[in-house]
Amino acid sequence: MLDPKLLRESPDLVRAAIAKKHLEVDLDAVLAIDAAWRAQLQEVEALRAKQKAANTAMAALPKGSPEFIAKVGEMKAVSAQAKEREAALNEIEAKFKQAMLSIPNLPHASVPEGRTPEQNMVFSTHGDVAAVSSAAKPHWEIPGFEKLFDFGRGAKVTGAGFPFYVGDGARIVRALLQFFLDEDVKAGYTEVNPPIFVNAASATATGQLPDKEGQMYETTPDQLYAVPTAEVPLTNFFRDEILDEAVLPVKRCAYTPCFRREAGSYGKDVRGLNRLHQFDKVELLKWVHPSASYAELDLLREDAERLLQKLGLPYRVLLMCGGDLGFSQTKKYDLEVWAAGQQRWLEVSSCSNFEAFQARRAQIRFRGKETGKVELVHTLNGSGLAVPRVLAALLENNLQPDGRVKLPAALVPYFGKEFLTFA
RNA sequence: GGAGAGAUGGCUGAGUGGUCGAAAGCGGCGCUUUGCUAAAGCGUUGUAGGGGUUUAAAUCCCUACCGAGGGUUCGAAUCCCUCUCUCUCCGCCA
Repeated sequence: MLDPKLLRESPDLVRAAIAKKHLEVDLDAVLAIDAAWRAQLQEVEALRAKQKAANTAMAALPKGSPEFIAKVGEMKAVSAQAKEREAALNEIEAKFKQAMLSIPNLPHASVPEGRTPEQNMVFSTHGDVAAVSSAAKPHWEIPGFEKLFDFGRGAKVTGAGFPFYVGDGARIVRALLQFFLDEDVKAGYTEVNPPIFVNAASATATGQLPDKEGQMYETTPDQLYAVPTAEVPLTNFFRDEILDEAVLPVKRCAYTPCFRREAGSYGKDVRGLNRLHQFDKVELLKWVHPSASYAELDLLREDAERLLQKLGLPYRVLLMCGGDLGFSQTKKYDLEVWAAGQQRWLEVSSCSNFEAFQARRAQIRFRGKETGKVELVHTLNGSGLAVPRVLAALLENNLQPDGRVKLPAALVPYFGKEFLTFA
């Protein structure tokens, strides 16, 4: 959520930001609701002040005295009026809140202009795309693929997009996760193993609710949500808390399976490991001082990049343009790995700064050491990394003419052998 | 799953219908004393929203907040209802 004061005081700034994201929001309507809300609030508060004053006066009067009884009669009317006004206030307040939630976060000045994904800026490219393309084919066409990644039985047991990982398939997933977590811990992130179901309050704080509930799996009797990413439980860890400035930045990483309904997906995007309803991911999260959040974003991106470098996978970094930024992000880098068999880039990490947008909604604050004042933290997150697409690239890029997959040296200690085989 | 007890500020804990945003203690912060530390004394001490004032900070006024939401009442931390969570005992279980 945006700071209502910012909207009130600099509506043109907000207007320009919305234009940069190529979104449509009726700001004038929001401002009108805000003005009406404040007027109503003042009326209600005046009535309450009257009630309080009367209450103090009545406490000094003898209970049954004529003055007391007269006062009760008088205040009965005030009470009724206050109740009526409060109901009106609540109604307009709900409207205001909803209107505020419809306003996106403001893109950072360094975010390029643009409307479509094609207009994202290629920030950097690493590794040789041509060098890995020798025996490549889409990973789902590799002979024996179904033995290790059993989509058919997954579909029988659960549904499409829920594969079984078998033998070397299971082993490579475990190796990647362990590798990612170890590297992230080395980079200073504290490892966390969070709950993989969250309640509605948590899903609301990170913005999955109210409008993205269609993306989450929901449990029926208990109304819990299967996490779409570890970002949700991790961000909510400090919900409604005031941190000590000295602990910032807080850096944490967590592995969870991620559950996404992905309604409406189709075609080559969903072939093989490209898009699943359940997949494994390590998420990186930072809570930082507002003055440091952009420097921290670059460090976060570098932490994610290092993983791809150590795996020897060619990748590029995109700096997302205004139109391709998410609703709540101010700046975002996507890491895309080259999948030689499919001849396409696959997104494996998305590193974003949310500034205070999530923190305001989740009420995550810190007390300044010097000032003693309470301020909202800035939150950042990014994948470090998502397993299936990294795996897809690994299978396609490193496939040998003999049908085995040669693993990068960094992974060998985790996997226990040099080659993955489909036999 | 069954039975009982409870939830109050950074923490402990008092408060069972009115001047209570809330005693007291601890902690924190400031000052004084002291060679430093410690100790003692005095003072201070939450969050949010709105408004006035100000270039701004400071400050002032009002309102809300005693687990959450509803209700009763002129008036609720206090009474009633619903929910959530915690603790104790029993049962079950990896």
